[in-house]
Amino acid sequence: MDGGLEKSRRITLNDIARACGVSRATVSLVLRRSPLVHADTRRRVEAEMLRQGYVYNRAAANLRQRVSTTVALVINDLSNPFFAEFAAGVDEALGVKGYVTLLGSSNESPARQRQVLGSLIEHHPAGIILSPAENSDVADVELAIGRHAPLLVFNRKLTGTPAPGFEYDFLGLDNRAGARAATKRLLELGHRRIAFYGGHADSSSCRERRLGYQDALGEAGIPIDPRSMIETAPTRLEANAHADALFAIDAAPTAAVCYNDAVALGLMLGLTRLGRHPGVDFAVTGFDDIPEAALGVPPLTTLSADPRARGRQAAELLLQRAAAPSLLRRSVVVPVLLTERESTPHALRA
Amino acid sequence: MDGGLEKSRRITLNDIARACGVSRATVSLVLRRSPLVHADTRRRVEAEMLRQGYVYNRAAANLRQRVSTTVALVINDLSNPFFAEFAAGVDEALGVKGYVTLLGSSNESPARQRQVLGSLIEHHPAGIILSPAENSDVADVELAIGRHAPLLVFNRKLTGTPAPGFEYDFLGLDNRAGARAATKRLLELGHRRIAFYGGHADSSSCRERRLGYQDALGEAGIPIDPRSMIETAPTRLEANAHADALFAIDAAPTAAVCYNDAVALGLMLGLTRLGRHPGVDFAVTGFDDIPEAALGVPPLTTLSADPRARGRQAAELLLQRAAAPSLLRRSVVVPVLLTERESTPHALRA
DNA sequence: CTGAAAGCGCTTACAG
DNA sequence: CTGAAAGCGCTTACAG
Repeated sequence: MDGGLEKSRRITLNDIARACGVSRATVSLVLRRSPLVHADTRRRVEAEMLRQGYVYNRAAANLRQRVSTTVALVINDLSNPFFAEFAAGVDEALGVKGYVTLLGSSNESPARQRQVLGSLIEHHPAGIILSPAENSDVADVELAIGRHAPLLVFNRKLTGTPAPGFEYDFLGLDNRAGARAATKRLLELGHRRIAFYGGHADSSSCRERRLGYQDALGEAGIPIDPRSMIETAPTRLEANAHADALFAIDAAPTAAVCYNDAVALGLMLGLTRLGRHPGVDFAVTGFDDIPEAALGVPPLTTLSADPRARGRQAAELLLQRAAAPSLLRRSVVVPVLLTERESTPHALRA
Repeated sequence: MDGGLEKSRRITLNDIARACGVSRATVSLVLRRSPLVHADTRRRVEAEMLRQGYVYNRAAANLRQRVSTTVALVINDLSNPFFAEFAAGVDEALGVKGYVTLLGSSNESPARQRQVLGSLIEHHPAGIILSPAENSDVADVELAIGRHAPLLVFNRKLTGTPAPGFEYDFLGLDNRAGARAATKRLLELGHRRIAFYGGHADSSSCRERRLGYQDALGEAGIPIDPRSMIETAPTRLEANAHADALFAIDAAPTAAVCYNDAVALGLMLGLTRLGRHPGVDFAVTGFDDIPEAALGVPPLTTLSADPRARGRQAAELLLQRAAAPSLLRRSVVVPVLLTERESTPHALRA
């Protein structure tokens, strides 16, 4: 008794063909819904497949056809809801098109990312969607995946210069415009001392968001104090821990544009700990609009990127590329929308 | 110019063999690190593989060897951090053992789950890890996957009775003991009117948690008022919306054991909206210990299940099963730990 | 409308 | 230590 697992013998096309007294080719045609097969034969074959519990072996078919029905998806941080939603969107859109997602998670480690890519590429996916670990070098990625499958990079640029001929598509958020919009709104609300809080300054998204922040301040004629840009790891925990850095500045800020929602939520806790009242005497904005943003205390003003939709978009871009490898590579930058909630009060009289 | 994608011709073992003047078999032995191959030959072959950018085709190898190096992972709700962490843990442990994760997400839809399972099974995974959508029927699952791959079900039982011979392993949390521990603790803190809040009463995990809650009340000699068990969808939003149901009861409760953290966080918001102060004049407990639990306002007393560790555990259980299909099926129930935080104050004098 | 044969990229006995 | 041959489960011309 093997507990219901028929490890020993798998049912193949041959078994069905033999049982029906037809050739393998005929069974194959039935599977592929070819109109060439006589209706009676088709019915007999289909009944037999059901009876024997036949399961199509797509790997074998793909090998013969020299095609692939898988796409590799490598995610830097599944525990961040932004990326988890993105992954769900990718999987959803791929499923609709008959593709299966090969998942890999790098946990923000470039070494693990290399390893994961190397392992996934051996399954010869039709393409790769990579949400890169921080500081992923383009040469590293090329070494891991070669040039066999089209690559779509999400969210963060790869560092370094690609070797000639190594190309990839990019899907990202309009970080600069988003941060600029948030900062402008704070200015409209009367804030004049506004900090940029959190994120690693050397990550491409943080750099871009800082630029947007500076754009808005510049346009308002407010000089930029480099000390008002505070670096933290982009996590709730770190953002919480470093909140006091905001008040080490001579004239303390009344508002902070945060690198992302995780940082903003962490900062709000830190502010509360320090006796401040975010949403009352201090304004905070985030980035991403993760589900918790709307439900925080106070609800967080943030920039919506709809990660699930971005996932679907990434899947579609990649499949388009796989179908037309010679077309020019694209860099798609998605606008983000300012969603105002209670975390951004008017500036108070000092 | 094809943009660096060599869609046309893939490098195979044959190309390497020809270039080195050896047979395919020899190259294959080099790949598999056989000591039979002369060191010089090995070096020549390895150099040639690097030069031509050879990528091993694991699907072809698996086909020939009649083995599988993939595992299917089907998740009901990736946007819930509990399941996202679980998925990350599964992927991590599988990666270590050289397996690749085939991802599928059902978004809590049994229909989509059927479809996803049907598609994944065609890739002949070595096994399937299923975190089922609510109300997944065991017969449905069997229909989709047959009996070809071992199945590990996580977190929720399947509904219905399995057909004779259809068996699966189960990994779940000790829901009953967990809810009992939380309720007991509230009793120790002096609470006497305690509600059970949230969740769908017909889900196995909710049923079990309600039983644990009733166990504790029963042991304390407190009669159970069925109206003190309030049903909501297990989401933050719904939990928030129905908070007032707690105060429709004659003698309003001073504490609520919540179905899970999402519900508890939602309820705390709802309480605040109603002018209550969770953590001060009302006690709330959760279940899961998602990252937000510790960072909520107030931080949430909850039951820790360490979903990432559960993911690793699920992967290991499944691979054990795949190696020993005939062993008796197992049902592993993991204890959960009460983690006390500020959301559970002593009962106040009414 | 159906069948015999070749082949996808690999591995595995079996010779030598 | 290396090669020729067969075969994993499928599909695809090509006959008939």
